Amino acid sequence: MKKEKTISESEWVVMEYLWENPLATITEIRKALSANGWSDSTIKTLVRRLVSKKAVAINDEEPVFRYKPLLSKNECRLKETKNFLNRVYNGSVSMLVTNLASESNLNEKETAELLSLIEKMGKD
Amino acid sequence: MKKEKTISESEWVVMEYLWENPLATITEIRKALSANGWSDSTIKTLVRRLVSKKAVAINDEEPVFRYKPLLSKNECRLKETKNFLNRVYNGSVSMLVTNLASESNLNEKETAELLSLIEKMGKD
DNA sequence: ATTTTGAGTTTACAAGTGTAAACTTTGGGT
DNA sequence: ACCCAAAGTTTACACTTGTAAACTCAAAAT
Repeated sequence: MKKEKTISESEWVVMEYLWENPLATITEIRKALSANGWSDSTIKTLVRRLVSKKAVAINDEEPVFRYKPLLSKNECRLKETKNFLNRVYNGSVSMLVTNLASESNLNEKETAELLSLIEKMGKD
Repeated sequence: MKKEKTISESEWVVMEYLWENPLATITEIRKALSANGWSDSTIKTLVRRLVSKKAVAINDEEPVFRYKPLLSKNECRLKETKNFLNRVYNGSVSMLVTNLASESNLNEKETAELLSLIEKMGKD
């Protein structure tokens, strides 16, 4: 029953930046993210919330604070992916991929190959 | 700039039921979903919200109301999938699948095949 | 020294969600 | 004809999210 704080959509954008630039200062974060149309305050709030969610740590080795992700992009992606798969595809990778494939233009043979590979993944 | 109401996680569970049982009555919905530990009221609220989001329609051909999904499972899945892909994988199907593959036990050859297929999907 | 400025903190506020009680109406049972 | 349970409606309330202003300090600029 762990409460597992989740990273919201906007917060995710901040994380993306921090994954690319660990130990960034706020000024840096602000510069980079204000392009998203966010105000100064908004960015500060997002960072603060990430810190309180323990997704980001503060490195206060003077004189400026630097922010560092505590969760790797990969682990976050996997977690999101699992949630998503369970929620939308009943946990079934093959259903997901089938759906993606049908949206594109694979022919039957290719789709079949794809599915057989997916099956090998053993993840359903 | 359409507001595009989204279907929340709990609401999704109701939709799943309605996709399987279109034109269900509330009693039916209640019976089926109370297993999730939801109270009567909760289920009614979820259905009501889905109606106001125009995801579900009411069929009031007496004597009981029947609820019918207005959005297909497939279109909802695709929409969710797109959101998810953009949010977490920058819209890249191949990154998603690579990630899934690395979590399972495909060997290099298989992974390569998988990727070439994914590339053919051109959705990356 | 005095002012400006940016970093960090506190407070705000509406919309959406999870969860549900309370109230109202009405068809079916007795 | 009268009551009850279930359907439908209103109200509630805390938490999260998106978005941001306001306030406090200390450092930098003049």
